[in-house]
Amino acid sequence: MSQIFFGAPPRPSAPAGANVSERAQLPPSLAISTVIFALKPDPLANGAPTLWLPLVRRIKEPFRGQWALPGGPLTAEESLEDAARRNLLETTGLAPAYLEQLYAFGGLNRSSRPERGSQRVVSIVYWALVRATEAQLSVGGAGGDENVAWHRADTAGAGEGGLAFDHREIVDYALWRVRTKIEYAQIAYHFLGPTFTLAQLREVYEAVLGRSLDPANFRRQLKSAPQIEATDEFLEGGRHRPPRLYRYTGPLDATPGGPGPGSTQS
Amino acid sequence: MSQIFFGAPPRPSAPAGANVSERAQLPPSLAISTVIFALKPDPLANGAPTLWLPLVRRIKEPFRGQWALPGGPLTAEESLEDAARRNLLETTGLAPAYLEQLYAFGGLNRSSRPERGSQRVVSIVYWALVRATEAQLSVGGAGGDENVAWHRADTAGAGEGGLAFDHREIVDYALWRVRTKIEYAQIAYHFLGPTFTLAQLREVYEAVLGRSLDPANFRRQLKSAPQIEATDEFLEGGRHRPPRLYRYTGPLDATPGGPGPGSTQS
DNA sequence: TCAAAAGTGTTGTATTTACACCCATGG
DNA sequence: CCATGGGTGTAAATACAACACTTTTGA
Repeated sequence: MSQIFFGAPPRPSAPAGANVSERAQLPPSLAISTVIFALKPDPLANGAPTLWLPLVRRIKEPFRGQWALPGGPLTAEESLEDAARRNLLETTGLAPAYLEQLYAFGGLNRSSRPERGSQRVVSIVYWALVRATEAQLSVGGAGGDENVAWHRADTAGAGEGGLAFDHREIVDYALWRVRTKIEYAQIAYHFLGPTFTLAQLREVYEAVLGRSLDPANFRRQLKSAPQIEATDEFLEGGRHRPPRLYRYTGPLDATPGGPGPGSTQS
Repeated sequence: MSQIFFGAPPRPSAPAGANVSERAQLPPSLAISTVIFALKPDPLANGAPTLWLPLVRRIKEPFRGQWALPGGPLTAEESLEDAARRNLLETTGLAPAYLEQLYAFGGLNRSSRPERGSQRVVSIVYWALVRATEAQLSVGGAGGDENVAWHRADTAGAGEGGLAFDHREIVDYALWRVRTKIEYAQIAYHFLGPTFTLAQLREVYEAVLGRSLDPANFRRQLKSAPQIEATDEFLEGGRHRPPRLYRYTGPLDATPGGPGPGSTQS
């Protein structure tokens, strides 16, 4: 993959030494949140796929009525990643194939409308990738919850006073992370099924990176990667010449159980 | 900088669903720790510079007598980064120019000798870079504390039953992070003073990367970077032709106040 | 037979790497 | 004047980007 400069990463404004309210002296509590990305066709953008994520509507103050990342407290008997998985399943019904820690957010003014007596919260945020097919089943489909819905990752909460807390900054940072990581790690396959055409794979890269790629050069780069294996099958039913289906055989760069970007081979 | 494959990053064994003791149901508490790197000449290795870090000896169980990363609890009125800075100053006397979040460690068995009734701890770990000159003054010098000492980053705790808790894994991950990050971000200058010779800068890269670099090509790469500015001064006192001193003028990739790898331009 | 996407070939340019070579200084 | 590190030149190898071109299918 080529080196692409995406500009400076979004930097939370990080009000480090900001005004300190007379908040309770309770120790900060811990919560887990997750940014879950899926690639879905955008009806407002010609049907081209873009990044979407599920959000939950807050039913309590602060930020009542606004959209927030799925999350919840960390219980005593589960690891951070387990907590992320459990909470994800409870709030959205999703079980992502890829899940990795993003960052720990612990600024003093994360709630920007600090209530008196409210406890300060440190959020350890994970990010996840799911396939569009899984995404359809769990949220917003039949039996879907009104308070859980998919939003476009880049514009979520735009016309509604923004997302709750500092969640807009968190999503921006997660977006920056997928975009840079897809360039050097094997994460694109988590958006796709076990077999796929090269055009589908290219669509994933184009959607995440936000620019078009040369089909010819893209094909060559993948053919030089030994982890891409051609199958004997072709995708029928298209309007034109049926493209060959491929399979990814390398390490699925799967779910880093700990720190580190999974495998890093190109 | 060239692309170098450092092998798979060190993966904490991440005992996710490991045996669960009848520990207290208290919510997990939060602590901050820091991995502080400095480049110091290693007497055992020909005087070649290597990465060192300060550790503190534990005076309480568990792991009494063993070496651990400097750290402490997070208080209610400070951000995560402020807590790291404060704790660093208190335990080692260091005020690093570069400080960035590394990872949040929250496995269930981090203390591998779980005491009954001991509370589970989630550690948010930062990593920092300091100059060798600062490093000398604060720890192990005159008036130095016996229970704070510098160790080689790669072998610390080797003959002494290892480091406390999961700190060996944490240090390995931090090492992996410096090594990969020095390839694309402007962090090498934090090991050096305001002016330096190209040979000194090359020594930094060689020490961190663990391999030798071609002086000619190294020079060219830096000259093509507009952020390296030649001064009128030369380093006198050497045994041979005095080398020119240079200055780094670009953004010091300084202390990311929030997530993101600081600036990413090459 | 035509449109459109699949798939191949070719070429110019930038980057990386290896290494030969000259320059300047202290001893 | 010579050993040593500072500093320059050059050419091969590799990787990247642009784009012309052929192939294969459905309609």
